[in-house]
Amino acid sequence: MSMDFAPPKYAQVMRAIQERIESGEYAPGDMLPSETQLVRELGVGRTTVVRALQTLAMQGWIEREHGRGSFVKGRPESGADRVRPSLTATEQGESPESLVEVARVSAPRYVAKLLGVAERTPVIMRRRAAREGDLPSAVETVWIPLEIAVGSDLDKPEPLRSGIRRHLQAVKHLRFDHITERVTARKPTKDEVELLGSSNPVLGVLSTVHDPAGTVLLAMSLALPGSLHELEDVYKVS
Amino acid sequence: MSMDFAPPKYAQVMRAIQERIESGEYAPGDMLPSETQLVRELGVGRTTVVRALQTLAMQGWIEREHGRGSFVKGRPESGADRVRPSLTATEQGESPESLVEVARVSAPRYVAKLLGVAERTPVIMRRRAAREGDLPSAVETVWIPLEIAVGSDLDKPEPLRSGIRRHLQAVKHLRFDHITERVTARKPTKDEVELLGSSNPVLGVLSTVHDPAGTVLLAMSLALPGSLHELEDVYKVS
DNA sequence: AATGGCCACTCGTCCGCACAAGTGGCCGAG
DNA sequence: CTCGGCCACTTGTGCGGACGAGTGGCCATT
Repeated sequence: MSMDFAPPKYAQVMRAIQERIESGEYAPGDMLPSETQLVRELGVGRTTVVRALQTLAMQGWIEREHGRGSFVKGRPESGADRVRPSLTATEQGESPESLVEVARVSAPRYVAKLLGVAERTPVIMRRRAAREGDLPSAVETVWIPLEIAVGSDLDKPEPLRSGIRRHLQAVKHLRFDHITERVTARKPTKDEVELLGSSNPVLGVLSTVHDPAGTVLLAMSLALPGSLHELEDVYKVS
Repeated sequence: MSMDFAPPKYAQVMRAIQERIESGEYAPGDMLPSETQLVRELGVGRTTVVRALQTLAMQGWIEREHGRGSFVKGRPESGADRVRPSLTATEQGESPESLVEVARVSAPRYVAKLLGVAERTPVIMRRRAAREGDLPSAVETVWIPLEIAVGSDLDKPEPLRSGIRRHLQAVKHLRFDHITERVTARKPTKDEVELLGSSNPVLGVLSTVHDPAGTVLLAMSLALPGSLHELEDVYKVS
């Protein structure tokens, strides 16, 4: 009784072609074998070959031209290699040295706006100074509504070794769904200058973390010194 | 002799289902009619229905569960609402007032690196000061390799009314495929201070524009005053 | 030499059919 | 009542065939 699963044939065909592209056997610009040739070569039906080719085209590996053939484009860029500073911040663990402050404060206007609550509503604030080697590399401030923080230890000055995301998932069963992020350039605040040891311009990132229903779970403010951080992004042009 | 084109049937099936989802006839969570029911109802083959449903699933409209059925998820979020400053810059037209300078210069190190040429290679530089109303809102500098610029009028100090992208497409048949972009925070250069009328921190955007083969067509450097610009982004969390 | 038609080749779409495999309810044996 | 098997339903995958339509080269006619 063998428990071996064979992936579907169309996926095998896709893999075969992807490997030939990555190995350089099929170079960008080359024409692929025609559908009927692949049918003969691989011993599958045309339906299967067509499905594989169309999926590859949708994923950006190849381009298909009616009446001419299918042509290699290369390994598609995922666009997922984009830097997402807010997500990183929620996943990084806190250490005793990096955790700067945990406090219950009344929400400043911009935080209240992000959280969708009234100004001066009490919230929990956690601030952390990330380090790269010896040097301070970023200041991350998280603001948590009381409803979310209650019973989660987030109001206690103990470092969260596993990061906020895992912590909220484990303790309160909250799932992160998406993050909205706004990046600008600004001067660091006085607090940030102290922690960073420099008053050079910073990338200011304001973000909110949402659950699947769209409810705001957290707000965040990051200060990333421009001399240390670059946000890279690759995108297709229509 | 009628010239009417009918879209392919699988696309018609997709449209029909999308409309029913948007009208609320099929609400999120609902089970769609089974494949065989849709076959009867719409008078097409199962192949067609399956292709439509699988494409809808790939686009995030529905979810399919083996042995259970297909279920409505709702209109998918595009994620394409992200701000792409470099793309905007290549599409914006130049006006006589905004165009600051066009010159043939030897490429500074960082530009040579972006373009993949030797330092001090001659290149064309075009600089533009974008305005929002009366106020200067950004400085955009484009660097064009001579091979690309030759015979394109890009080296002439005439404003490109239609933007660089359209111009290169029309005159030299060059197609933009993707853009890579690196954003950081920095102080504006002296030139930029003059044009912007302020020395507040700017978002510094360095980008390269590529054709489908990956060749670099242009390099760009943007200075976006932090007080005026925010780069917004929304992303899913795995 | 230029032109237009033919033809072989390509991909695009669609059909009907078949069988595998997952799910859940019904029902009879225990 | 409980459990296990059966069955009807679902989607997943695969085949072969058919016709349409776009492309480009060959070739005879002009």
